[in-house]
Amino acid sequence: MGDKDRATSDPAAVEFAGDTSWTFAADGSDAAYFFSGDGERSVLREFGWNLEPDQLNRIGTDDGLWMPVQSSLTCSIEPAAAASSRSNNQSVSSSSSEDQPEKSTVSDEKPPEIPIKSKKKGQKRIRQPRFAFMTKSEVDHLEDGYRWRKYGQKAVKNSPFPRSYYRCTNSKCTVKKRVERSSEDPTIVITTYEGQHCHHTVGFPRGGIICHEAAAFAGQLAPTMSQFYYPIHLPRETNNINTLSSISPPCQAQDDASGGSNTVMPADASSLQPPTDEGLLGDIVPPGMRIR
DNA sequence: CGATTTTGACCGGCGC
DNA sequence: GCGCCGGTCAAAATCG
Repeated sequence: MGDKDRATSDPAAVEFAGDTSWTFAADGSDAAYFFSGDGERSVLREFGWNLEPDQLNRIGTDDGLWMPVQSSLTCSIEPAAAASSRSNNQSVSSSSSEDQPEKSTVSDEKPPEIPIKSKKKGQKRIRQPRFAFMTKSEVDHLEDGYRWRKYGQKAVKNSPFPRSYYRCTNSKCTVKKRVERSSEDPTIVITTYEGQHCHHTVGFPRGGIICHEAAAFAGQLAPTMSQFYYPIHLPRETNNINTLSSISPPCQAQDDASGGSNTVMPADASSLQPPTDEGLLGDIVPPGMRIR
């Protein structure tokens, strides 16, 4: 029952360990970023994420305190086009069936404004851009300012830890996220966001700053990513962490060797445009999000 | 009592 | 074509 998740809601102490290295990996393994040390900030700035070193190493807690952490956080991003063009590679998230058919006839009363939802037979669904963060944390669920409802949990192959599926409780919002623990390093929580929120965060006063940073990140990183991210290819069974640890240094727009062209984001490019209004912000939350 | 979680079943994509 | 696996649904259970 809710006990398990509720347990994670405790404002438990958030412990981060490790260095300050950051990893950007395309969710799905088509591309990834990997940077650390001095370079990280410049790269982050490149993505419109102007965090000072101080900020990079802080994380909020429920008690309202900002506690310094030795963060070892990883972000992954998968532009929509890349996501939709990928067929069988995976990293942070997996699956060949990332296509979430969200059966057209069911539950979500959302009109098919969004291509994803209106997938029809024989029509390849275009997936929303996804952003994945690896966070070294003891708790699974990271508070990001939005309310989420769990709609599924699955055992992950080759991993003792299950993967949980959440969707935003806002009926008009189609954003989903997956939360799982790394099988190799149980202290690492992998959170993958998919889609963009179409509403404000719900009560998250103290996290405002971080939220906006996240917003900037969400809005600007994605499109920028198209020019920078580089692909890595992994066997289907490849473990997420392996994926992230095996990525190479950043390079300029490189096409997906599997035939896709990650750098081109046709139909979905629009969805990656930076929000023009704060209300649309907060697509994702950067590493620094609060632990619920 | 409404909201949320749990959990088994189902569906669809992909590899063999 | 078949089996595997990820993702989602939906009824039941649980919580506040």
